[in-house]
Amino acid sequence: MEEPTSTDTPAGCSIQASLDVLGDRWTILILRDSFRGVRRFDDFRRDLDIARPVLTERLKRLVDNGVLARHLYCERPPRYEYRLTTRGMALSPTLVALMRWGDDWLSEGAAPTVLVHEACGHPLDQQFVCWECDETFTPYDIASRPGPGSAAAH
Amino acid sequence: MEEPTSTDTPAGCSIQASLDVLGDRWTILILRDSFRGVRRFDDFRRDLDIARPVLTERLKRLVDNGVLARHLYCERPPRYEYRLTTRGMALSPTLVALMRWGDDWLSEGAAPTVLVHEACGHPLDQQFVCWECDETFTPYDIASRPGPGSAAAH
DNA sequence: TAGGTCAGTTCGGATTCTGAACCAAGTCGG
DNA sequence: CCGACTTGGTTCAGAATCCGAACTGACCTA
Repeated sequence: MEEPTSTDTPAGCSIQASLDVLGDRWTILILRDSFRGVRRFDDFRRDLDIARPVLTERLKRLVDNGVLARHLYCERPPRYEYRLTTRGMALSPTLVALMRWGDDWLSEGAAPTVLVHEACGHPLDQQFVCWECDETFTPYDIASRPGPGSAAAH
Repeated sequence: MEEPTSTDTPAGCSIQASLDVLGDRWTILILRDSFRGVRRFDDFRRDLDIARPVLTERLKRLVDNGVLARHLYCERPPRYEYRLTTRGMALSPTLVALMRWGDDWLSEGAAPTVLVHEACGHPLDQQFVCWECDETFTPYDIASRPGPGSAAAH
């Protein structure tokens, strides 16, 4: 509790930065669809039942931020599809965590979708890992401390 | 509309359910603060620089959804503080994932905060784990399939 | 008594979302 | 060639939100 009250720990700045990109509910739902393989404007629109201008704006933002990339998939009438980039794929743990929380704490009954380890087909788990101790652990065993990029510059 | 058009995997229903609770950027920032130990109305307000009515509404929603709980911490002028419940604590992996993505892909330079394994002080990692194979793996090794709660009931 | 803290509520204006209509470029059937 | 259809948008007005500023109200402290 002895934290330096208002040292303005930028502890969440990375979260804030992430939210500047992901920000709102539609964006996250678009990404969910992306992970499910949806790539085209109209497929997003139909699946999400999202207003066109909003979809346009969100896709543009995701492309601008390098989360999705616009690929030409048809020459003659130029048509583009939106695919996850490496940066976008890196959001997988976030989406998985969100989905699992919904499964565990909000769903009435069983989970609608199960994620499995592709190699063996068994359900996967998501864990915190310490490579030093070589063990997994829970949220209760986490501590935080200012990193190299903190406001130590002061 | 006639939804059964596509495969109609409700894969994201859990994500959607989660978003119904977390929904917008303020809610997530409030939770970030909660994990950092912030509990009181005015502390949230000052730290986030959020409009009061919005904070009121968001806190109420989080309490209604059992993510935060309202605890009386002062009798005489009745004052409440907002604490994470077990359900709220369970959001830790989501917040951590979001923070790490920001660290890894958005931050210029080093991460402002490092999460460590409390027991040993070494940085932690977040991984997908298969307890059958007893190994950790990446997003590329994930597959999904309809779970017991899928639309099979229809 | 005056001033301060904490946790709100009320209110009007500024954003943002939304659906409906329109546009453009190309394809297909006849 | 004509008209209908598809895909991926844009424009626009009205509705729903969000927000900051000001106010309230219960209490404490000097």
